[in-house]
Amino acid sequence: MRENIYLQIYNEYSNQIHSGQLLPGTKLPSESELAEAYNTSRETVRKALNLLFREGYINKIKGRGSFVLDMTRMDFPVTGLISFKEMADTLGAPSRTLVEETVLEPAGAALARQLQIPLDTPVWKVIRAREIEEERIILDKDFFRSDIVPFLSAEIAEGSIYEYLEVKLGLKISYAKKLISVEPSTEEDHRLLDLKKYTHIVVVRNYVYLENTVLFQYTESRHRLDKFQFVDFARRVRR
Amino acid sequence: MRENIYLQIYNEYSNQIHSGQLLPGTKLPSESELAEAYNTSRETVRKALNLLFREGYINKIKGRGSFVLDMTRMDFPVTGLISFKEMADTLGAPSRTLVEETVLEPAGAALARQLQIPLDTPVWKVIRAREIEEERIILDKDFFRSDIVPFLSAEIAEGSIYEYLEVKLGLKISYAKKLISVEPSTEEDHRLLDLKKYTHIVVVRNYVYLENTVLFQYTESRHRLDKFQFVDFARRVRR
DNA sequence: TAGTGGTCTAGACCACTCA
DNA sequence: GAGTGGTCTAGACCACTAC
Repeated sequence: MRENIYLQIYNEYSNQIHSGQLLPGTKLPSESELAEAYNTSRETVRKALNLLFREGYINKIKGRGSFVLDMTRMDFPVTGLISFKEMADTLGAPSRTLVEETVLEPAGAALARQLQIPLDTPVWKVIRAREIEEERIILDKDFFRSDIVPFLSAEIAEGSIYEYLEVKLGLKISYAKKLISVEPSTEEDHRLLDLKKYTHIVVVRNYVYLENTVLFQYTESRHRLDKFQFVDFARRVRR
Repeated sequence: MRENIYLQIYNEYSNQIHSGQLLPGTKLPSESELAEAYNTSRETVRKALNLLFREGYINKIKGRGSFVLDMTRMDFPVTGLISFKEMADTLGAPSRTLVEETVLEPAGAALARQLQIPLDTPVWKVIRAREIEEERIILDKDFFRSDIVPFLSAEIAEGSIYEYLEVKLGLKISYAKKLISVEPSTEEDHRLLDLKKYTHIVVVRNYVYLENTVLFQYTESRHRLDKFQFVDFARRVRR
């Protein structure tokens, strides 16, 4: 059960940076020194450092060295949607997930198009409202192809669906595409959320693909305007 | 003036995929075959393929090979904000950039905090409204540290500021962080944009850092709700 | 000039997929 | 068992930074 060397180096440094043991501006040992210290080759060290670089932990400057970046200024997560759990944790506020619906039903026209499947193909539908501080502010509508996810339940939906898919079902998720826009709120939004006066809602459409490039999940995450936040971190790409 | 081998391979394949010469599902030659074809080593080929993989051009599956992904389903750009120019191009609609202001002025309290500089430090401010189909729908407010960007003008602001910074001034941009949220629209928004009835506006805050980790630019891009769109593409990370 | 990261090589062994 | 991508090695030369 030996871990890859480069992942080991990556994990050690990311943890140290994350925990504050390595302060921003600190210069890391040179690649040659690290190779010697970890008793490995320089290319393997570079693999680890490039991961740290891409994820925003360090900066690499030719001729100078690698330096720890200030991630506290970045307020985590470095990239992606502020998840429901993180938002609740940050606020230190009481939070709940309310499973409204978990049913297997034939896909309608709109959904069939989103999931790129024939009309009326059976699809698992999971609808959950997210509540923070007694207010329902996010509506998550998940749809799964039933030929790939044969079974779901309210119990699974209350926990982590992803752990179920990856660990229990062994599905290999390869990539996902998010599409963010703002749209007029629907009657359903008003029924299931505490929308207050807001006439519009932030819609995050998420398309999840397996390793074999099959689109198996479509998720619509609908956020009340005032509680929405998204963070994106990008390294400059040369070309 | 020899281009890196791995970038050459990357460019050839990304162009072929982009232009449709290589159809989705096509299997690329194996890494060993590519190494021989390009008269290089396998590790160099892998560098090119991993770039293609990270950018969503191909899928790599252990034991099977590398396959072209369907990027048309992703509607470009694969990631990031739909830029003003792309939006205009997609719509095939007439568009304009209206430079409202280009001045050097001392930073107020809010801006000094955003740029992490002392109060009243001189800062270049550029305000531009973006018009598509006769409607002003985006307000871009750019702020640059004047010790790093000593001069700006309305002429530069009308063209590409980034080309000016990178080519003319030789600034090395390292990374940027975006923060997206929705906020009540201000009096300035209403004055400079055609906001219609909308009471809220999508705010994209962009923090741009140089290679030496100095934050030198802060941009606020304010989008009318109904015209905003953001796309995010993410590979699944193992850990 | 010494030290750094960026590119590249020519091998090697492994884990996985598929016929 | 043949072929594939994933990891790793022990070198090499180069471009850039700093002193």
